[in-house]
Amino acid sequence: MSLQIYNTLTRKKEEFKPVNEGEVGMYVCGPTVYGDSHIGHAKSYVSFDVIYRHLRYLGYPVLYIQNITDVGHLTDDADEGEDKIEVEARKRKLQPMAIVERYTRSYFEDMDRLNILRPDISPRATGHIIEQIEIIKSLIEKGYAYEINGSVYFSIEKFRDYGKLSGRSLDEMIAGVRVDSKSEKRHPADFALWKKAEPEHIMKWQSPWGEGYPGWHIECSAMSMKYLGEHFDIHGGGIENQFPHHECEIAQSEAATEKPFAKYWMHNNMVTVSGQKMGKSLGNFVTLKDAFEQFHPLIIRFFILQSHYRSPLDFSNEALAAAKKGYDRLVNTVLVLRQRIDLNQNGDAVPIDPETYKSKMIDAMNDDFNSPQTIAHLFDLSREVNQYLNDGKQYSTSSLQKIEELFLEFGNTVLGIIPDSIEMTSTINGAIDADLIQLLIDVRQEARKQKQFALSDMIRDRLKELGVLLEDTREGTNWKRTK
RNA sequence: GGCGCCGUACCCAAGUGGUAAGGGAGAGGUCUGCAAAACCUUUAUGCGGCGGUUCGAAUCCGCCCGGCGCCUCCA
Repeated sequence: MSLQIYNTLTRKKEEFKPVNEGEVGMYVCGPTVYGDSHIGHAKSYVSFDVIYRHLRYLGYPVLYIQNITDVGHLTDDADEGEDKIEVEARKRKLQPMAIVERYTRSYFEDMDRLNILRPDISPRATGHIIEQIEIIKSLIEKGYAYEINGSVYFSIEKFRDYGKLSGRSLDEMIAGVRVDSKSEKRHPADFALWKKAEPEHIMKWQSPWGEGYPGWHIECSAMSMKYLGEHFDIHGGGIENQFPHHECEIAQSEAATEKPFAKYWMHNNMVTVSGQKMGKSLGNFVTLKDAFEQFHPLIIRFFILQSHYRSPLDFSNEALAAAKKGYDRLVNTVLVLRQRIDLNQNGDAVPIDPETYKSKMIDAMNDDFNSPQTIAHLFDLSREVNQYLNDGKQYSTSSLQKIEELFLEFGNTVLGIIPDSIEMTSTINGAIDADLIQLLIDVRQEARKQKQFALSDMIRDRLKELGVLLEDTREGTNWKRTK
């Protein structure tokens, strides 16, 4: 089966056909860096990371752009609020760029721990003011935008297709928009491309309309088109940005270029916390740094990928604890497999056909990136492998290696959940540790031979307290880290 | 109020026309000095409810009930 992608624009799955043979362009709305990232960010960026990884796995050269919003995202989308970063800067008595720097670093830290591949380019909005101004100028020239008192607004009535992404009509928009008599907009649903800066405003730039700053939507049009061209493959983001953010992006981009903007629009669903939406005002935020205290980042990643990216995901400690057990089971199989490979035994090939699994997993991923289905196949594989590893027979090392490669191909390369090495899931490191543990295992083995079980159990118990779990098998004692 | 999504076992969660994946939890068993891990068996004649289309529906259509999202900041 060829790759099928659910396109929000058409509301159905479509076969993926790249705009250009040479390269796939993918743009995903990045974070506004005014606070620590939360589990909602994790779901979004893990989802698109897997999409990026799978496209690369299929052999597409992908150029992945994810912006950093460091200006223009207002606290109120009626274009009347303050800039989120300035608000935070004032609160902390820091310069806005210090806030931006701090939370950009924090963001990448968290994303790295989640084993998310860095985008190829992480452009900042403030670094692309000129590009944004150019688009706005062209929109004014073409009659799609108008200037009033140093601000520029996009006139949605001029753009016939406004509403095509979110399925809204202009009439609905008028009904839905907050009535504000003070507004200088011609139509209540018009949106700001450029805002005049008041004297006390810190982040501002010179423009043909005086000192000001860009609106939120325009940065994504400017940066996506700068790096990917006017018509490119995939534009992604959270479903809550479908309207108004992405709708506005389409309007301003297509009006400016007179070409279709992104070909496939992809939206990931939201995270709820114990059944409720996670929101600033609700105060039920779970930051990633907090979540990582309780659960290893890869478990959180696994938990996210156990549901589909377009499904909502409910975050709770119980659900995470259940995911951890399943995750451990999967990783345990790989650990045991590796330990068996290290023994370098001879024997028949393991009677598992990697190609059957491989094609099932590719099909699952090709079906709109169905990671839960792919994980289910990994569990099937895991159970079958465990059967053979437990049957007392010896199998050829090369056939075991083929199985390990299969685990890595999908568990690591595509899904990014299974680590390359044991150390990756551990907080303790170092070869000396491993050698010392092996020494204790050997001593304990000797004690067991002599039936000194009190001593052998003590070694096992004390090691467990230190975060090292021993498991006796026919082939000897295996160990793994639990902290 | 407008637009849209969802409702699958005790919990989480795939499946969108061909007779219900997977994980967790529970029960029984095998292995083991014990434990842990692993494996085996078992847990939905049924997919919110009621109608309809069809040889056939969890999947398509209609109505009803329940939950959620967007329309205000959000990934």
